[in-house]
Amino acid sequence: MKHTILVFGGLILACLLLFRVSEYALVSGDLTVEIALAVTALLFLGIGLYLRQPSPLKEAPASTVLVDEAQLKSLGISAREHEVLGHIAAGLSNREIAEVLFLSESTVKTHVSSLLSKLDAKRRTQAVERARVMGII
Amino acid sequence: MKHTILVFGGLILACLLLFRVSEYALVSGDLTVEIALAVTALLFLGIGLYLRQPSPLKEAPASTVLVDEAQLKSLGISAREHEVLGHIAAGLSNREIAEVLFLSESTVKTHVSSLLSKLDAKRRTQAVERARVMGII
DNA sequence: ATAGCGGTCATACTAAAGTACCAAACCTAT
DNA sequence: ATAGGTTTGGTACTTTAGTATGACCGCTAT
Repeated sequence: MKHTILVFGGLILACLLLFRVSEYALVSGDLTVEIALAVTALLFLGIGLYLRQPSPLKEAPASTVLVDEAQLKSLGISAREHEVLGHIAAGLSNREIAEVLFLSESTVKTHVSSLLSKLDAKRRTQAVERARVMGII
Repeated sequence: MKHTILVFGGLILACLLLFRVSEYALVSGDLTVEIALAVTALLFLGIGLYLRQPSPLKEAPASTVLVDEAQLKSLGISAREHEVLGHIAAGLSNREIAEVLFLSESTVKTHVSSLLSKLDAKRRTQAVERARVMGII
């Protein structure tokens, strides 16, 4: 949010400056059009570069959260299963997950098996990879 | 590589076009300096935006590769082990890794065991998580 | 209220992963 | 050429993961 405001504020300022300078250049006549164009080109090239920079930091998390909910529903993954999936990705064993979630290892195995079939994976490592690709981690 | 060439080629072309147009505009006199400046601004703004777009695809791997090498050496992880690590992260079983790399399952197990101790992990899932945090994937 | 779903747990089994220990072939640098 | 690390492979074993099946409880929508 703050970044967007900064960027557009900067753009507006840059435009104003640009036309002021061009006016001055024409009146005084000590600046050729080529130089003005070159400066403009460099200026806006820099602005474009700066604009792009943080955009991945903004789009990535947003898309992740969105894909999260949508994908989970479309795959029929329950909240509990998603919780287990997170612990699998963290590298915990079934027994450790059971201890963390106050469950029996049997229950964890049930959830894991269910997850594997829903994610169309044969191993927990594959499930983690698929989930990561889908953005549900 | 190809992308870099395209980008710089495009930049050079844009510069040439820019000066040609400015020449023509001055000679014919039917274009105001402001319009030329505006066009230039837009053009290079677009170029800047385009330039930045694939840069995360180029910088991110670059930084990853840097951390890669450093971390791998400090942990004593060999090239072959790193290769196996990648396949583990992709969700392959030991047997599948063996088939892909034309090895016996025994050898893969040896590499995996070595990886686990070097990454201070108890399970392959944990090894993947640690490797991911360290940026060696 | 009853059928269905999510969550829990158990048993019994097979498959995969991981450990320990050993050993040979191959580079590479001294 | 010889020491050391890497890569490869084996056997034998324990542990963990995963499957299959059945069962019970609680909630909820029809």
